[in-house]
Amino acid sequence: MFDLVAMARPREFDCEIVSDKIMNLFWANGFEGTSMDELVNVTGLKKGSLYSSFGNKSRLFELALNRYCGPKNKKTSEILSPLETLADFLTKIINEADLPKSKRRGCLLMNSGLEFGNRDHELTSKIIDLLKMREQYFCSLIEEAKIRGEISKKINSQKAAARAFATAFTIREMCKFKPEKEFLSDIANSFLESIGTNKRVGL
Amino acid sequence: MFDLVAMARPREFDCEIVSDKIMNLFWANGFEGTSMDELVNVTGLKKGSLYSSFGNKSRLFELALNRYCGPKNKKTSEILSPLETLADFLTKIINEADLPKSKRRGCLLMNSGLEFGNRDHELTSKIIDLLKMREQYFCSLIEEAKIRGEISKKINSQKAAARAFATAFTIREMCKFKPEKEFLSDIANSFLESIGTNKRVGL
DNA sequence: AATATTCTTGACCGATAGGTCAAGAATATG
DNA sequence: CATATTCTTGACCTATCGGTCAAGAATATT
Repeated sequence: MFDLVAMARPREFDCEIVSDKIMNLFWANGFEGTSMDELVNVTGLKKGSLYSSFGNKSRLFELALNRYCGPKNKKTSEILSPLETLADFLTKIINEADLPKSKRRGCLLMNSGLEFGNRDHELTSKIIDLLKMREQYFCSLIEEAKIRGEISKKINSQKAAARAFATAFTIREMCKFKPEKEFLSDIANSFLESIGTNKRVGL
Repeated sequence: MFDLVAMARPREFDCEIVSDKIMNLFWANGFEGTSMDELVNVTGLKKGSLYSSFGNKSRLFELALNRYCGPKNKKTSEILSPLETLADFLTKIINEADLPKSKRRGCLLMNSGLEFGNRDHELTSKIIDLLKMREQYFCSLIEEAKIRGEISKKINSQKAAARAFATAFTIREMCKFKPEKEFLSDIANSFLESIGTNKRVGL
C-alpha cells in the first residue's frame, strides 16, 4: 500500500536548488509581486511540473518560508558569546546598505508580515508564528547573556528581545529606502545601549 | 488663448472627495495591490473619466501621495510644545494597534518607501523626498525643543530626528503584524529616553 | 518486452490587469 | 438657438494573471 514500489520516472530537477530559486524570487518581489510565469522562468520547470510537485502559489510561498527558516547559519553561535552573536548579526544587516538597491530586499519574514499582516490570508498566522520564533531567538540570546553576566539581570528579557526584534526590523526594512550606515548603526547602538552593554557596532 | 472661455460641461464630481477616496484605497492596498477597477468602484467615476481627469495609475498614485502630504493636521502644533507634539503623535500611532487589522494600514509614505524603495519606478525618488521631509519635520521639532530648553543642546538634532523617524516607522509598520501596545510604547519610550527627556507615553 | 506509475510538456481556460477611444450628454458663450 | 468645448459612458483592446489538463516521455517492476 505505502510501498515505494512505484518510483517510475524520477524527477529531473534538484528539489533544494529549485526551492532556493523560488525563495529568492519571493524574497525579492514579495508574494503578490511574483507571478507564476516568473517562477516558471527562474526555476526552469514548466507550470504543470510546479503545480504537480509543490501545489499552488500559496503552497510555493509556504515552501519559500520554510526554506528561509530552514537549518542554516547555525555556525556562529558556538564560537561567539550571545552578545557578540547579536552585535555580529546587526553589523551584518547594516552592511546590506552597501548593496545595490535591487539586492536590498529586507527580511522575507518581515516583508511577509508587512504584506500579509493586515490581510486575511491562509498564511498570515503562519508568518506571524515564524516572526515570533525569531523574537524568541533574540530572547534566548538575551537570557544567555544574563546568565554569562554580560548584561544586568535587571533587564527584562522579553522586552529587550522585542526591542532587538524591532531594531532588526528597522534596519532591514528601512535599508530599502534609507540605506545610510551611520543612521542604521545609530539605531543598532541605541538598542545596545538600552540593554546596558558597552558593546557597539562600528560604522 | 488661455482664457477660461470654455467651461462647457462641468465635472459632476467633487475633486477633493474623489482624491480622498483614491488616497484611502492606495493607502489600504498599496500601489500594486490596487487595481484600476477598484479605483473605478470606489470613486464612482468611470475609467475614462479617471484617465482624462487625472491620468494613468502612476499619476493617480502621485495624486494620493500629494493628498496625503497636503495641508492637514496642522492644528496641534500651535498649542503644544514640540516635545508634547512629538509624544502626542507617538501616542496617536500607538493607539492604532487597537484598530481592527484591516484598518492598521501604516503610513502611506512609509508603505510606499517599502514598496518602491528597492525598485526602479518613476515615483521612487519622489517618495524618498517626501520621506525626507517627514524626517526634517521631526528635526525642526527637536531643534525647537532645544531652543526652549526642553532637551539638552548636546543632542545631535539630525541623529535624534532620524531616530524619531525610525521610531515612527517601527510603530506604524510593525503595528500591522505585532499590534501590542506595551511593545509599541516601549519602543516610543526608548526613543524618548535616548533624547534625554523624562516625558513618556502611557500605555 | 509489457505494464504501471510518475514526470514533463505545451496548449488551453476564464478572469483580470492597465489602458484607449469614439460617441453621446451637458453646458457656457456667441 | 447654434456651436464649441468639456465631461461621461461603455465597449473594446492586448497582456498577463493563477490555474488545469490531456497526452507524451521516462523509468522500475513484473
